Amino acid sequence: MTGIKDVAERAGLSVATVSRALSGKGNVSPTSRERARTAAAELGFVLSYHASSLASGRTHNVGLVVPSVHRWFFSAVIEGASAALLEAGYDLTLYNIAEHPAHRQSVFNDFLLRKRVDAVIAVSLELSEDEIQKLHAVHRPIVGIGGPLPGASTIRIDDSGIALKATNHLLGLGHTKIAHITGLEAYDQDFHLPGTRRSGFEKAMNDAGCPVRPEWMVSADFTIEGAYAAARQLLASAPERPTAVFAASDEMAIGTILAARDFGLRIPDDLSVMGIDGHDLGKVLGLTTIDQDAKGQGAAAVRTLLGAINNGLVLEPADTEHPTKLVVRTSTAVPKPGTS
Amino acid sequence: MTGIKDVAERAGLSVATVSRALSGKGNVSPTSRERARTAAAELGFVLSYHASSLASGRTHNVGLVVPSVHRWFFSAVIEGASAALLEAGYDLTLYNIAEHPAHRQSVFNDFLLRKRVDAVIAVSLELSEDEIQKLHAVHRPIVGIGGPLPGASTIRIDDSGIALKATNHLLGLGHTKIAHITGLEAYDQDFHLPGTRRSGFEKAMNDAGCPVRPEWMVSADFTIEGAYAAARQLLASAPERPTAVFAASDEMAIGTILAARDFGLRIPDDLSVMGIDGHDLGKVLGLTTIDQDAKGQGAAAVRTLLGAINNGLVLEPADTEHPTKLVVRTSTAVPKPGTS
DNA sequence: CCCCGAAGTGTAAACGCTTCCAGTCCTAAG
DNA sequence: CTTAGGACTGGAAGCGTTTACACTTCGGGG
Repeated sequence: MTGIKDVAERAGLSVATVSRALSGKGNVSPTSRERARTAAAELGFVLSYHASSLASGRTHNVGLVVPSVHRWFFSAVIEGASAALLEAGYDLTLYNIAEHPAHRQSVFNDFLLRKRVDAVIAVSLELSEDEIQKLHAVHRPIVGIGGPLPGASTIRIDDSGIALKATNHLLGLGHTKIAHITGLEAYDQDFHLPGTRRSGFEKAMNDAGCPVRPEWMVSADFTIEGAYAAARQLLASAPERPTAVFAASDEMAIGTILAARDFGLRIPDDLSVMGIDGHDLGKVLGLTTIDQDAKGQGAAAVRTLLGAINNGLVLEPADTEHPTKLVVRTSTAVPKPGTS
Repeated sequence: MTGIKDVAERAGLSVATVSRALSGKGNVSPTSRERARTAAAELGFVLSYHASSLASGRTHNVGLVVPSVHRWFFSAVIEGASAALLEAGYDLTLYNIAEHPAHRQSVFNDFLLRKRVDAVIAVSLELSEDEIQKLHAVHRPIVGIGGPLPGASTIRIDDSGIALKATNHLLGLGHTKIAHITGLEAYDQDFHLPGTRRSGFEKAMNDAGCPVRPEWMVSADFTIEGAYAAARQLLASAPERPTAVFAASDEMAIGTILAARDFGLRIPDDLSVMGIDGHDLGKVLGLTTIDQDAKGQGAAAVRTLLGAINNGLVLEPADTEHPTKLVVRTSTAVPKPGTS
């Protein structure tokens, strides 16, 4: 394998100068830089990142920990982060800890501690004291997406606020009988996002003087399938049917739409449905939603991290609120008079 | 940071012995092994993988290149591979080359050549001669999933065969007016899977003496959204409507179902629909499909690769056919008499 | 009782870079 | 005409492991 030595030889320079020329750090004359570059190109030389990392302490690699790769939000975050990292010449190491609790353990006990990553992005993960401690111990910047992460920086959306906004959208259309599909607390490793969104819903309802009926508050696991089942129950068993459903995620809203169709309910005539996310499928289904730009959140996390890396790996804990946008489509409308 | 030296000191052993003890290679007395282990544990010592990689040439890291993270098949492969790798103590570096052609370039020109990975999994990627050359040049085993990869091992399903099987399922129910939603050739980087499935469809139709009508052959980009649009066209514009649709993927079948509902078509009464994949959503929608166990394919690729890594990084090119299974649900049925 | 091989251990040389340090050259200020 | 200081360069010391090699010890066959 051709190493930096070969390049140096071919370029008639010292190894040190070639290293400086190629990395762009330090002073190198334009001539030398050019010579080093062409020599490297001619030899097809590519830096060995292990050697480089060992010597410099920088890995050019970021770890991304997600609870699942199937749910839309996580895919979108991965997509956004991946593109931003690629652009910056960084690798992305993916840790999907969905499968087994043991996987989560080994990720935090071994994988992340091996100094293979310069920084860590944790998505929708409620980390334990111990886990945070360990991450901080390796002295790597961490940013959390989608939830609080004590001692770390976070990119988040105003969960309570958008739930409020979403509910108000329905209330504003004239709905008063609104059901809410919330997430399962346990699903996301005790992550309390579902609760936050639910409280926004409740606040909006209370402010509007509308009762929150317990039988119209069901939970699902954030998937289409889960919400489909939950919505069927909701639509079938309630003595009275809501005129609108606000789901805590687009996927759950989609599940609701599918369930509604099973009951022969027309959307939005018989039932208004809205979600939160900005799921691609929303366009097709005409789903009213609050777009949270998940891809952008992934990219933002990367930017934050890269900044910290260039700043000596220190990252001031900060809370950044990512903008969201109400997207009104055809799944919500004024309730039809006479609808039970 | 505590290094192997500290462990050696604490255990009263030499660095070499500690290394051997911890890695499990070479002869170490049980006593020494135990002492090394406890010392390491007490110090919270974790190997520096960069140093380790540099010295040994093994990175304990596998690169996974995918054309997208959103489509179900890729997510599932990632999930399967990720779990298998985690289990084996390997990291997974994800390269999503969807965003931009330049990303693809840099992945193949830089990222994969930096000796950061022991092996590469390429999913549904038609690699160019040049790209394959480069990969082989770094002397890393490669396995392709979902398509041919000259000179590399592949895990694949019998695309033509399952398309045949799927079509025969519909024919067996009595359908003769069958439409096919195929993939766009260009979408998957010139990957010719769509064509293979289409030819299976055509063969089955021809064998059964049923005409393949060009107007009932539409293409989409393998997404729900894309197929939804395509299916709307298919169902709207045809002078005569097919009684069954065979989509080249579950996502496209789902798009078809959504479109059919827009037209007030009952499934399967007015239209039978089937796909290929084993998408999670299929259960909810009652979608008849051919399950191709994408997760299993990801895991199988990892097994193959790990075997090669332990075999001195040599991997005999081989073609492994992954088993598939016809799953009959409620989206396909005998055509109603009198259906146009 | 000797010799040989296997088992266990330590020393030290890589692995392929980065970067500190010291040195040379040149420019521009004093 | 000095000389301080900046620009540029090369030598060499790491970075934290693995592993080839050499060595000791020990048990058993001849």
